Amino acid sequence: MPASTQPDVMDKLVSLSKRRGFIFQSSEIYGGTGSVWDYGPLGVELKKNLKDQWWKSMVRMRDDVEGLDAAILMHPRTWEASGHVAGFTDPLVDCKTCKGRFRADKLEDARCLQKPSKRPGEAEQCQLTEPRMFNLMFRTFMGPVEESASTVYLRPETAQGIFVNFLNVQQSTRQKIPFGIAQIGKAFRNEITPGNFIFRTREFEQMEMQFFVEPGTDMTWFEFWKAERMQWHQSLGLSPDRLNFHAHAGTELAHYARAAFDIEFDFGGTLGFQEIEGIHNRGDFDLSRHQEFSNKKLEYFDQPNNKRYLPYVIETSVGADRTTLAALVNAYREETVEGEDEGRTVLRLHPSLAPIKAAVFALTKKEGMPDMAHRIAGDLRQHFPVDYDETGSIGKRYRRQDEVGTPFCITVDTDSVKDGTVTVRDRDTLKQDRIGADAVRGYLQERLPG
RNA sequence: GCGGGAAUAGCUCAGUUGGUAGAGCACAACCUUGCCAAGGUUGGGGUCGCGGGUUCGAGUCCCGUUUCCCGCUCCA
Repeated sequence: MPASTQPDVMDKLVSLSKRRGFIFQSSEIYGGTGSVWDYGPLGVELKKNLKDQWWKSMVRMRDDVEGLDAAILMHPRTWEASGHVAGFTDPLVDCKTCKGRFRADKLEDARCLQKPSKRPGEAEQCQLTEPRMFNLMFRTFMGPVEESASTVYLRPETAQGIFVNFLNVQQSTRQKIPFGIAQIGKAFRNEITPGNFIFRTREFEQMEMQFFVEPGTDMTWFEFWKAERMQWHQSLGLSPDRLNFHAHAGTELAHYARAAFDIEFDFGGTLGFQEIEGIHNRGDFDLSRHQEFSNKKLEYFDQPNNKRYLPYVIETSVGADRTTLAALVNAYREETVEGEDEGRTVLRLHPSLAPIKAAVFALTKKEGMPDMAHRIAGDLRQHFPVDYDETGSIGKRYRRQDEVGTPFCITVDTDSVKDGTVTVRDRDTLKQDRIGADAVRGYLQERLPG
């Protein structure tokens, strides 16, 4: 998929994110920590809104999906069963001649030998370093003694917490197949090359749902979830022409996967289309491996038909950070307002994602306007995040809110104090409504989904 | 890890042959205005990424180091 021709807004988002408090570099005062980011006051609201929307549509609104919050630290055998201990460890060698890096176990077909020399005329010869092991899992020790017997890993994916709890959840909820288990949580990978702001980080958050089905019905469910997940992204305002399915061909398939599709989002600039969610048909790989490594039966008992089987799993796995970034990129606009000299920067975030739902302004600090505005803000704050501002010109305050994606601004003026009406201004249409102060809450609740 | 580039105010950046740090925007206070970034006055902010070295003197030159960006590699 070619990179899009849209201007790269990533740099502007990095700077806006810091200036307005969406995202900060981790441990910045110490020079920053590689590829780790902190969510500031507005960022934590945005990401939380995104996770809440996912949880609501995936767990609360479905009777066939149950929630779970498994621990980050798991029994080390988990990762032997999952294939991560073997598959996540690569012996790597570097070539001092061509500056390439290769997996030592695949040297026979190392592309290094086929590359033209950087200095024409010289004989091509690779000078390889000794192999070094590179494990993508973070390792630490359980308990005070740092010995290999106590090695544990920070989970490189959240899915295994669901698989090992499959029967616990099924039996405690009396769910019947097909049903799913969903969870949101942190995962950690020692990526060789992180980067692109919060797109690829070493600590990240996943929103995963594993759907357990009877073998033979798996491809039908696979198609169902593919469509469902694409629709979800669009329901949060991601533009359909920036979304795309990418099918994994045979050689691209992960060790566990029978079929795999990515949902990609067009981040623009040099990034272009990149994965924000994966939908995988994992078959019975995980459950059979855990059954083998744990010596515990993980079969599902189908009572009406009196048969036992290992279910197949359809996995949907969304990157919470990547999707937050997608929402920001998707929302970012620089616009010219009719009749104004200065343009505005506006985040056209879906109202359900906006960190601040409404801002309340006192037109001036005189004649009781701040008091009235404070009262309105105080009432609205009981229901959703609200900002109050009384400094600078009214236009400037609108711009401040536009920049962080606030859908509505409410202004109290001299007439408000007399007749109890206020102006409500819409971020997207710039349309203004004059309504009673008492009606503001209802007005906003009608227009703010979720 | 390798190669190349970069790091100065919250943001974007200037800073001459080495001579005690600047602009615009942003921010705070006040005046003025009063529904889309207006104007004025004043102010707060930087041990110039960090650590050494050369020098009478280093943002500037040298060495090391950290972080970021672009390639290579990897990306379950």
